[in-house]
Amino acid sequence: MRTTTESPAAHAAETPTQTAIAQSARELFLANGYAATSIRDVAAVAKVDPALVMRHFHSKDELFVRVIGFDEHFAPQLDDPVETIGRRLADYLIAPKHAELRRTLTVLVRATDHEAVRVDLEGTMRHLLVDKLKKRLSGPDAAVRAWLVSAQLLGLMQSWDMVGGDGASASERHRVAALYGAAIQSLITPPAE
Amino acid sequence: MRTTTESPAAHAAETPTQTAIAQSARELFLANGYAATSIRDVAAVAKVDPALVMRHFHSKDELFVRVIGFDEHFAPQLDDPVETIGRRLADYLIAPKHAELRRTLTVLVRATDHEAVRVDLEGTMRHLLVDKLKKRLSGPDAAVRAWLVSAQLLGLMQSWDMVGGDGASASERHRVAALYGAAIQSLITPPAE
DNA sequence: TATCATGTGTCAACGTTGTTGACCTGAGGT
DNA sequence: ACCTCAGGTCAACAACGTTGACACATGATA
Repeated sequence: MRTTTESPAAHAAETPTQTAIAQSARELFLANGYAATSIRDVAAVAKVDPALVMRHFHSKDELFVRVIGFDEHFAPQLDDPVETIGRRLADYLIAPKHAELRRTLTVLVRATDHEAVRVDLEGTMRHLLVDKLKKRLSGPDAAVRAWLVSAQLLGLMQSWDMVGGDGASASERHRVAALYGAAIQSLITPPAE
Repeated sequence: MRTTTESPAAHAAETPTQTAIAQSARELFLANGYAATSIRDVAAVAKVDPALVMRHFHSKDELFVRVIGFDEHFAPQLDDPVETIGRRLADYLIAPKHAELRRTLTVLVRATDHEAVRVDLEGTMRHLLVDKLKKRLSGPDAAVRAWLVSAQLLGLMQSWDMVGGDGASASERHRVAALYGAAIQSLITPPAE
């Protein structure tokens, strides 16, 4: 999973062909998910031979992981007022303008049946969220608490459609953000023990 | 997904053949996950023709959903002291003795790329957890809060291995249960607003 | 200039997958 | 005796991820 660029699609493919494949792949994976997207589909959209997809990216897993990435979205939410990190994370993830990040995470989470995807998601969550969050936590069990925050976020993405999802009204979003934000915050600044 | 019996495997197949298929399928799905289990594998373990698996269960999705079920595990944890439901849910899910439920939920969550599985998991969570929990909640947004609790639980299962997982020590388990239990509880009895 | 290596692209095929339809039973009902 | 029908078998289908052999161009090396 890539973490340096921020453009949603291009993603550091070098030749135009690689770029075309990567764009088509990301498009189809985001729209239809991992299982419902075949390499032949990707090749067709990119107007390229299926075998060429394999030559550039080495397997479907690898293509997926290279193309479905998310970047430094979490970092700003981990900034200074530690007391509001939970709320800010929830707000960010729930905001309508971040639908693509939400979709990316959803697609990623749903593809975790494949080990390469699982490993990648784990690594990305670690160095984009957990490691950074850990440093901001005081009190005992900082590492575990940071991991549990990431569990909460993945759970929210996993269940997003069940809760009302992208069709929810602004006030519903607001309440979800407030509630889930508080639940996250309870791991970040645990009430007196 | 079945919800009436509690034996881990047999699962209300009527003929011995159906039982054998169901048992083999559950065994393999739990061990290897959805994608890595083929119908031919299941048929081989059950010593049966692959086409027969299709005749009895109608597709791989349906077989999976019928065989990877979990039952009334949550109900007792939703009992009376509302103030401790969060902790009890976390304790229950984390307990070593409930490794099979944990594995079931993990496998299920990881297979949600397939719509039939997603729909089934959603339905099961609703009528095993969300609907029952909702009734015990006072205050506003009971429905949303109940869904968010289920999101937290699924998130925990999704991330279980990242947190340390089944290899964690008793004291680590205890701390995870206390921390995540409190986070859940903050949705069940939200602190003064 | 001739040669060789390398990266890009093509094509046909492999083995496996989920799924289907035609067929064959054997038991029960009329 | 006949029909029905569920249980079970077999061979095949189309689609999938993946591979290997081949063709072509470019640029470096000799």
